[in-house]
Amino acid sequence: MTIRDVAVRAGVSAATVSRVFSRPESVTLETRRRVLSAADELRYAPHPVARSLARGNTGNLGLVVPDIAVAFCAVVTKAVSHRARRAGYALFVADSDDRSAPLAADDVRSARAMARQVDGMLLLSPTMSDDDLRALAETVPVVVVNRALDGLPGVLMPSAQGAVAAVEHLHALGHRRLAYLAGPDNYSNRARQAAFGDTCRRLGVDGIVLGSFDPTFDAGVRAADLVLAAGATGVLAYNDDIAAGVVGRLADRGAAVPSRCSVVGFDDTALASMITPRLTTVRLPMADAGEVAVGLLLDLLRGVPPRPGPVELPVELIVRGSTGTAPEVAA
Amino acid sequence: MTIRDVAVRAGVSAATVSRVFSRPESVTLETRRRVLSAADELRYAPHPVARSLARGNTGNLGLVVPDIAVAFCAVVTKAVSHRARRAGYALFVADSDDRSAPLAADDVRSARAMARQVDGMLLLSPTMSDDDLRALAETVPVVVVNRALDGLPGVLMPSAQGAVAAVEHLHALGHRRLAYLAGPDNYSNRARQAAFGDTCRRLGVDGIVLGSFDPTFDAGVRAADLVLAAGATGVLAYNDDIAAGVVGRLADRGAAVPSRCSVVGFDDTALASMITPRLTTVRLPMADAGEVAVGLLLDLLRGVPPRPGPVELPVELIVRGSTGTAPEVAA
DNA sequence: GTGAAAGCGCTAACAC
DNA sequence: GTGTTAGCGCTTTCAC
Repeated sequence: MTIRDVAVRAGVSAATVSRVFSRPESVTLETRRRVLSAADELRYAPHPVARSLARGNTGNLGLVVPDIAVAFCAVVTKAVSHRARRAGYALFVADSDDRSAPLAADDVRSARAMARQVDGMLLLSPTMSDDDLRALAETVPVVVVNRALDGLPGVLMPSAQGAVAAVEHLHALGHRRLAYLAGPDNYSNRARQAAFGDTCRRLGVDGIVLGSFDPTFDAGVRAADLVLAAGATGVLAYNDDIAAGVVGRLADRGAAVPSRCSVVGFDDTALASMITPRLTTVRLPMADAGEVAVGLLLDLLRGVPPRPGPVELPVELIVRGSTGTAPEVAA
Repeated sequence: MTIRDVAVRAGVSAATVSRVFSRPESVTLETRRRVLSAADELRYAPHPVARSLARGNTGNLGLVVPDIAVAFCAVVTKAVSHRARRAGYALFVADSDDRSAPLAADDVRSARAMARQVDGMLLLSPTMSDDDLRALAETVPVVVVNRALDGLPGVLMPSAQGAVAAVEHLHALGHRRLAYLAGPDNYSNRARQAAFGDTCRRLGVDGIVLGSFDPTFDAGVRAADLVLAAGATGVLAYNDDIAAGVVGRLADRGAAVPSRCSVVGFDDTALASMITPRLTTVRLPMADAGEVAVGLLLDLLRGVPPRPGPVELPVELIVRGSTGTAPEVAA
């Protein structure tokens, strides 16, 4: 079924059929009806690929995430998907698969390939180098999430503030020896780790850094023993998965949380409310970030001048059962 | 940068450039070199959209999932994404968003729109009606996951077997009154619920059905109280999230798991190993399912005659700490 | 308001 | 092996 079939059946030209599907108001009601019913009988719908070629835009958005199976990414993806759809865009998703480092080059290539099939791209904290990223941005409108790269519009969830709040919280509970469990070496981890160190220094508490660890539960299990060995009574983990692993392992070793050791996570993924005790954690507005990022991208596509800096979304420390007064104080 | 720019720069025709990028071996090494270096200098790469239109295929695959933020879906998505990429395909993902039922029609439409931009589609247990699904399959090669629809190739993880194993397990532990916590009314839930009922009858144990519940932790929390009220000592939940909610709530109420009540989940998502006690659950080979489904789709695209029935992947009961002997027996 | 014609960038016969 | 030609299905000036 092509546009021409519909045209002959409706007794009009192909151009008119095209208009009916693009700018219906530019066609008489009468002919519009004829065309529409012809299209209906023929079960015709415009071919998006042909349309893309002729129009020079695709109606698609692209999203690159480090690991779609990680809750954080999945939540952002969902939000992006919905916002995109509401705006009439379909979504390409590429899982860049952080872990298999050798594929990084492959990654850049696949991003580039995607670039030509979409009107704009969203990059979630990619492993890609700054230069590759900039090169990509020359090709196609780009918005970055969770990464600061000046010149590029982006949305940031200022982890540093969250880390500060977490350390202050633990300090207020009387903890004097804290451990930060570092995650993968990316933008977010650097921000969190730096803020952790600074705040410990400012408050005059011991702040040690352990890791880095994979951002997984199992890594947290391993980390727990190091925490105990290091004599820390308060822990800030790179993310909720690690924190949950710590909590689980401490419970297994009979080191009760929070009476013996307090644990704070990062992200506030669903997991944080699913374990016992429920996890005190820094809530990152992941869904908002996804939505806002799409909004920025849409603006970009509409030619709205991009705002100078990145959009910062507020983070918030959510206090739950995994943190309590330090053992020395309690005793 | 179009193919023509490269052609003039390399001093050849557009067709030759095209060949260099499509079937390089059909071009002299010498001209190939010239073309390639011209392309390089011009930073040319074939435009995928134009290529799609001319070739009649897109190099893209499409995936529709009910909720990408659900661990089960995310794992399948990841596997699909990787397998597709290895085969040189990019991936469209649509989150059909089960929960907002009013969007179902919208859903069909978006699936149809996607259909024309991909060479084939993977449908993960969609809410779509059988008829809509068949209509879609007329348009584009389709493989279904977790849904039996004869005529359509698909991959199934026979939940029923898992439910049988779970009930037998609980029965062997001495439980005589079991509850099944029903999930959303879909193919998987029907299979599990039916097998639960049948097996209870066969073994002569009481089998009651509670629900249906949303497939979430919070729903499980609510379900726990109903379980206790119903006097069941063994629970089989529609999925791990519900099961985890039950475990959490029972712990809060002082009804220890498994000494007071045993709980079995479904899926073996990461969560199952993250809670205390770790969850006995029916492992579904989600990643395999994704890979196999893509394999089937690729076969379909290559014209390999589809096998008659769906591919069945083995499920397995994983026994962990959340199940133990029934209280009556223990006492 | 509608049609004719040119073209989006590439591929695929078919000649040479 | 390479060039010529004719599209893929749609949009979009430009006339009328």
